[in-house]
Amino acid sequence: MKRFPSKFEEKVLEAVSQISTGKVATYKFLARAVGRPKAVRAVGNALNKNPALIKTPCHRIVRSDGKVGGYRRGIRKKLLLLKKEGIEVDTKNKIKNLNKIIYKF
DNA sequence: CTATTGACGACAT
DNA sequence: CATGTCGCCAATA
Repeated sequence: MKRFPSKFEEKVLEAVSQISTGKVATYKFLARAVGRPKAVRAVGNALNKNPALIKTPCHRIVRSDGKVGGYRRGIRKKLLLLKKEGIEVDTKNKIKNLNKIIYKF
């Protein structure tokens, strides 16, 4: 049976759903957006659970250092989705022009 | 209640 | 740039 999302998870997913196409957000920003600035790892866990892929653009969440980060369905898939949205990534999985496409909550 | 687990971050080497 | 360490946190076992 499906587990009911915790309050924390809901907030995270809710915030993620706000990110517009072509933009990205960092785990850190996200954590701050939900009022738990230091719960960056917990945020990652929340996304890892089982976010509705379509409903929640969790592939738009990247690391603060610019690296793409992880993805439940495989980093490859994440890169593909980002590419589809016109987000460029270099050979070291670094987001190009991160500061320009970063989504501010 | 305690221990473990990570889609992380900052900093050091 | 690549690795490793330590800190932080919510969910789980």
